[in-house]
Amino acid sequence: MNLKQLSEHLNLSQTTVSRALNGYPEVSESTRTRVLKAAQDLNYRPNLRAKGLATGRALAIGHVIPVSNQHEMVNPVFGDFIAGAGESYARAGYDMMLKLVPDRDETRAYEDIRARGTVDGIIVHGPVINDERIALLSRIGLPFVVHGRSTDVNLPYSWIDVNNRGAFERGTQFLIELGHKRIALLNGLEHMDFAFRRRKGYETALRNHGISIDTSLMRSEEMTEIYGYRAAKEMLARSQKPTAFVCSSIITAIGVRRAIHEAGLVLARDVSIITHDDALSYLENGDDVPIFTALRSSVRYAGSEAADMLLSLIALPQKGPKTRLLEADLIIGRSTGPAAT
Amino acid sequence: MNLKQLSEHLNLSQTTVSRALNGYPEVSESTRTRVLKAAQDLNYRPNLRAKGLATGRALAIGHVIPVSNQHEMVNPVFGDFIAGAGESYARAGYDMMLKLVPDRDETRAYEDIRARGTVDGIIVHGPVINDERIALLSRIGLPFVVHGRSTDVNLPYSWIDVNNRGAFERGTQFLIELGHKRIALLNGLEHMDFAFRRRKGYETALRNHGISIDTSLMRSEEMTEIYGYRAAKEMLARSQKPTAFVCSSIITAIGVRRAIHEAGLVLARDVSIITHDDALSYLENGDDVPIFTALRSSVRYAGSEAADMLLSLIALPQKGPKTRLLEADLIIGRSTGPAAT
DNA sequence: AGGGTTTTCCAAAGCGCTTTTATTTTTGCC
DNA sequence: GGCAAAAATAAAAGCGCTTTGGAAAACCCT
Repeated sequence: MNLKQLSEHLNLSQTTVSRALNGYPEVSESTRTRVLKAAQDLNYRPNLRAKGLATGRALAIGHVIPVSNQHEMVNPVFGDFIAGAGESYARAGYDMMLKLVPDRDETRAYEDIRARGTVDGIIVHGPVINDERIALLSRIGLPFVVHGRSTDVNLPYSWIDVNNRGAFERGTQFLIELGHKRIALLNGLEHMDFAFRRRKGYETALRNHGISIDTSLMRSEEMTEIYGYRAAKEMLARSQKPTAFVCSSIITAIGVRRAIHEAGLVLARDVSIITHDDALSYLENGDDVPIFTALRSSVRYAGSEAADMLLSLIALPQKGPKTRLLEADLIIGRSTGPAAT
Repeated sequence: MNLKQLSEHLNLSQTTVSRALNGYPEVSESTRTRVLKAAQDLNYRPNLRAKGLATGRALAIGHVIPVSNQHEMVNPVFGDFIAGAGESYARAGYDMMLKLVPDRDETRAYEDIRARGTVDGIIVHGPVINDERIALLSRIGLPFVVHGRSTDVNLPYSWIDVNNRGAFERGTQFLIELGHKRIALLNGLEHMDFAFRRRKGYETALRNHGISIDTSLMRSEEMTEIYGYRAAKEMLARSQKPTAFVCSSIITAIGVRRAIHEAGLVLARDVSIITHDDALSYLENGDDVPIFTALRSSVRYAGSEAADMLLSLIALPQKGPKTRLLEADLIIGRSTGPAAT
């Protein structure tokens, strides 16, 4: 069932039917209801490809996931972000396109996306420091919203981000106020902008309290469980072991917890953990009492907001760029306590 | 830069240029190279919408994720599956569309997808027992591959699945052979087909060894950490506590481990855990020595294979339906030991 | 050289929709 | 009742590509 058939069935022109369907005013109410009813009854749905070709809009948003060759990891945060964004798209009648792009031919990939015309805008994931994609996208004129920010990029662009620096400063300070002095940081990969900012926050808190920065207590890796485990195991074997860990992800924190147990130590009493918590649906941080003291910020919410932002940007480009800084909540759980003396 | 402009630039007709670009034989080698070179130089890329409209193919695959209203969870497995599939699509020049569909209006959604014409086929996620989507999709004639199977559906259809039943039978038997008798099952939601099959496998093993099935040791919930923790905590508080747990997910297993620690018990010595392991990139099950004894099956590989299967099905529909049963590997880790006497 | 093939290229139609422009019908007013 | 204006509908062009049905050019025989 296509427009032509529908219009023949109704004894109307395609024009009139199209207008009736799309809510244009130059069609009488009586025919409009008649058309709507027929469309409903005959189960008519416009072909989006044709519609897109005619209107120049694709009614789809692209999500570009950089896939680095060294790090095959799929960011676990991704599923929840997409879920949030998906809700927004569904409401707006937009489709979501996913594109995994090996980071070596990113430039090509974005130009490709632009030329293929399958999306009206894109969400940029995983920005790094001085991310060149931002300049590229501005240049080729494809609307976009960055999930995160990019330090050292001075162009104006739209983004939504958590206050990573503030959160980690606050979390570290929380530990310091509990009397901790040797505080380890198990960060994500620090060429990633979020991780870079988290380190800055951590360092700021230490500096503010006159604690010297000890690089032997700092790690930067992909945020897996095994990473947390190994790093903590190694650090806890030292004579001058850290009394607290700041983790970039609950998954890493779980690894740290494993190492703590294995070393015969007790969480919160002997060693504290504070972690960032993306509020992932399958990794709920406890129930009433959180397992981990955490800096919580729902990545699902961020996804939904990012999508809404992009959609409004596409509708009214002149209103951009837009930015939005979300604050993480510090929630006290059972993984922190006063520093062991 | 579109076809028309390119052809004018080359002083050729659109026909010839199109044919040269798409590898049709009725064009001389010399003009072909000339066209290819110009396309390259001028950075020409065909508009996919137009191409799709003309050919009737969308060059895109849809992934439909059912979003139940009660369970807001995003399956953590999803990211890795998508990553695997994405690789296959990238190779074939296909795009990937994601669609989150609330399960109440699924029928509508699939018809919609069909009519909108934005995809050439779909991957069905999260099949339940007697999944009605299979009949629906067969009826509307949209090529599809199910990730998993659906018990009680008798139509022929294409699927790729892990031998869940076999895996859980084997895992349970492994525990029995270690002397365990009170073996708990922390399963996923059992209206989901995979979970149903896992229970069958578990029950078969018990039955084969004359162990009676104790429903008080069986749970069926969404596979979160907190679920594993709560269930294990409750069961370990009994006088007749289980000596081993069979878990449907590493995440749940982590929750069980937490409960074991908290109860002052020692993993593998006092209580054993065996778990299914989807080989998620961010939840690696240890390194040389696996943390958990597990039934491992890479969901990423499944994603890639599912995508390839669907693509070949689209190319040659008469070759279908295809099916593929993957076997899970039993890997021995540090979470199992002989039953405490 | 001339007729038949084969090769190479092209004009035009068509994919299903929107939108511009044109035409017909209805309405409002004196 | 008649005319202009407004409302309703229609015809046709266009979005960027593929593909059908020819036509022109090149090639191959005898």
